[in-house]
Amino acid sequence: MGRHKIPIEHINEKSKKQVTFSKRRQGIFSKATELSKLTGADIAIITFSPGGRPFTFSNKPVESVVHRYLSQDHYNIPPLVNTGSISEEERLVRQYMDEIRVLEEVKKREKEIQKAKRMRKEGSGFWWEAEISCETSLVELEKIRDAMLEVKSKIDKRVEKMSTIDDCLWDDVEFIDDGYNWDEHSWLN
Amino acid sequence: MGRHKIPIEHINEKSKKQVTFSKRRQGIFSKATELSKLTGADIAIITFSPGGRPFTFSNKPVESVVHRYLSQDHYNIPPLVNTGSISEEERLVRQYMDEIRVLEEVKKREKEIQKAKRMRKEGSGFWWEAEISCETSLVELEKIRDAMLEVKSKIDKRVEKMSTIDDCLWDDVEFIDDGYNWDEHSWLN
DNA sequence: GTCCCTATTTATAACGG
DNA sequence: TCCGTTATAAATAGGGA
Repeated sequence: MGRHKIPIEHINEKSKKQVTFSKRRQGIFSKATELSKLTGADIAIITFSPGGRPFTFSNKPVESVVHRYLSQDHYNIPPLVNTGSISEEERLVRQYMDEIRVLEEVKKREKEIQKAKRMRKEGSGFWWEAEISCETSLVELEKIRDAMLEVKSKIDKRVEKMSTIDDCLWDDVEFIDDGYNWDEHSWLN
Repeated sequence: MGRHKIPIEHINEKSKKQVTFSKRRQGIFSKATELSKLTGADIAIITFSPGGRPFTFSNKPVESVVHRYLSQDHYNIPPLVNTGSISEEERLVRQYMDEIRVLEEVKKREKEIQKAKRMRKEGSGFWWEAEISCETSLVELEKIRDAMLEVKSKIDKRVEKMSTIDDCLWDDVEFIDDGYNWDEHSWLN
């Protein structure tokens, strides 16, 4: 949409990429706003710019929407498109699981906060302050790299295997998702 | 954008609202896909339709992006001055931690898949769990595979870069005091 | 509820300051 | 780098099948 049509592929020019990210992020957030206002749907968007800066958008507190989702995701409930509406039974199961899940998330969060506080008190700093420009890091990185390759090959095998199974041949089934909320959060601006 | 302009306010007619949600959801997901491809940005969208059905979209496992966001919140990472940009070091640390999380997510996801499959085999799962586990697994695995390759190249680059740094010879500096113990980790198994 | 069509409205790529 | 402007590409509201 512009003076010229551009191919949807990675932009290499850094500044152009930055501009595109800004404009399109704004566009998506705007669309999310409209969706929420028009249909009353909840929507949360979390995105990280090419520079690693976080931006979020939600019509409710981001975490509330995220938790609602996390509680269900573990059960692999299908965000399927053409299924129509869910049964009352299914809805209740989801809701129940959601409540349990929220409690777990809260507990986990508390632990992490405690830990961060402890680390700070002991003068060990936050984890991200740890120096990584050292030989050890290099070694660790190589280990991770290797582990990752191993994982990759496993996944490759798995994907390959699954692709050959008849009742799993839905390669062209689109990854369906629905929903949006918004509320904007921008730490760095 | 249509035959007539419509005001951005709540639609009361149920079926019309449903149609609008569907169309616009698709539009936003499409935009998100483009954003990711064009700029390489990570983006996760979680939304709930007016009927309460969840739909998500992400260029990586949703949990991975969500976690990246939540983790920053947890650790109280300072909103980084108003310079508009974060230090290169910090950015790298964050990115690196994110990559680690992706691996964690992969493991978790793998377990879920295993579980779903087991349940299906035993016929003890709910129909939607069994049904989706097959389809979702393939799509998700492909996504993970792609994310993996991306992460690998990033780490490769970093390893390469670090190899050239002279002042990094602190063998026993612990990489990250975050409870991760690489030596004892067995990926995906 | 689902597609498809297309008149219109929006989003936005390339510029200019 | 950050705002406007403008020509064009895309998204989509209302309909029809």
